Amino acid sequence: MRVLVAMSGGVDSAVAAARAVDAGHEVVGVHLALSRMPGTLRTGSRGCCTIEDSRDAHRVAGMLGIPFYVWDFSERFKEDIVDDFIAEYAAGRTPNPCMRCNERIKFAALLDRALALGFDRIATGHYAEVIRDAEGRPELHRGEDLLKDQSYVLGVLTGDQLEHCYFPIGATASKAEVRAEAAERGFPVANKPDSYDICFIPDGDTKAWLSDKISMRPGLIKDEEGAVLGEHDGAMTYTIGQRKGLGIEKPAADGRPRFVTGLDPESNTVTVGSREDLTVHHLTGIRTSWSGPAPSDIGDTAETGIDCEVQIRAHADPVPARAWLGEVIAEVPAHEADVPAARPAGQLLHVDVAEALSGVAPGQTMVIYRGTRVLGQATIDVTAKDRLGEGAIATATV
RNA sequence: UCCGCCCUGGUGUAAUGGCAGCACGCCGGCCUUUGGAGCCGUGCAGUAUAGGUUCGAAUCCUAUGGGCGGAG
Repeated sequence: MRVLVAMSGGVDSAVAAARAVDAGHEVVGVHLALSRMPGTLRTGSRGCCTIEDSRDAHRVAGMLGIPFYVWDFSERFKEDIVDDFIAEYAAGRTPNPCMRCNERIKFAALLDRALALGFDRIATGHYAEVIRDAEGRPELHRGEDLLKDQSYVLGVLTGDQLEHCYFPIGATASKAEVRAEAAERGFPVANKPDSYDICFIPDGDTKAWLSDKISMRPGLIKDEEGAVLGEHDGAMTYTIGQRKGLGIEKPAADGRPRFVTGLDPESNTVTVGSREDLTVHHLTGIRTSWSGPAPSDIGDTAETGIDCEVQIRAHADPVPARAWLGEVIAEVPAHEADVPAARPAGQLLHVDVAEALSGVAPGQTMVIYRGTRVLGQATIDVTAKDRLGEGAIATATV
């Protein structure tokens, strides 16, 4: 097969490329330039898309003897990821730009160009597996190393996209093995640190980065009863579940930490409460997508939903859940028409969970699993304290 | 003006004559392809002020300043 390997400059995609070559494929390496001003990206191996990362990827491609290109996706990246990120925060939500990038850039813009150029697959260094079912259709499964499993961030991929995905290191037992293999192959990136934080925010200070891109107005911080506890300088930079940086003078009467439990862009109010005030048992998602065909047995009531597990962060424990379909939102509701990045169209996904979830922010992604398999995902839009369904949720996992 | 009670890190408190401790906060580290969370740290930071008693004072005494309540 003709394989285009997306080489971030890290150890994982380097080994992925090497394995694709070893497997006998015709391999071309490509590094994505995502910023028009690379100097503004973070350096020191913290991200996936700095100048150094590009050079590292180039060196590895050279060692493998494969063609290597740098493709400029900075325009798409700015429109689809950075601008969306800003608009989401301005609307009081908390976006996940890495998943957005997978959805719109790596497995969309990049994939489209690869297919147009005659490639059969794009390969990446993700820890996840594509397994074919009896009919030969692709299923997305967790990576073998559950500590490094990255199936969550690939939950946005549809069956059509998975059809062309190739994850050469997904079945590797541990990251240590990948690093050891990189060292054996003499790759200079063998000991490069894992990437973390948002790649387009140079110093990792999201609040400061946002502050000159969205209008910041001082407002009040209140407790669950409405008593004023302090002030903030812009509600939109906070997120549900946040504990640090609240700047409240007095500790709570019970001496326990306080967390952001709500933020309202209209009244510009941040609400704080206890850890218990953060717990939810129901999620409503929007922009639902399926990792392949939608489950045939999913209904539109809690009783006719499917038993599954839901995961609300990249490395959170999956929680037993019941998922069912809701209405289809065709257009932006009138009352939200003037809100930036108002709720997008799509089918609602309702999820009741067997165990309380904590710190769940609208805008984040819930990924639905059954065992190791990713079923689909939705963007969290609303959360609720109590379940909607009556019955117990099956807690046995596959 | 008089009487009584009170004053300990940024905040809330513990220690009633014997090593000023705890919590929240802040800072740093770990973890992490998102936000957060979580975990770790001999990390930061305090006895309102001035005297006195005592081997030793946050603690007892005196004065001053500040706060609260009551007679006015």
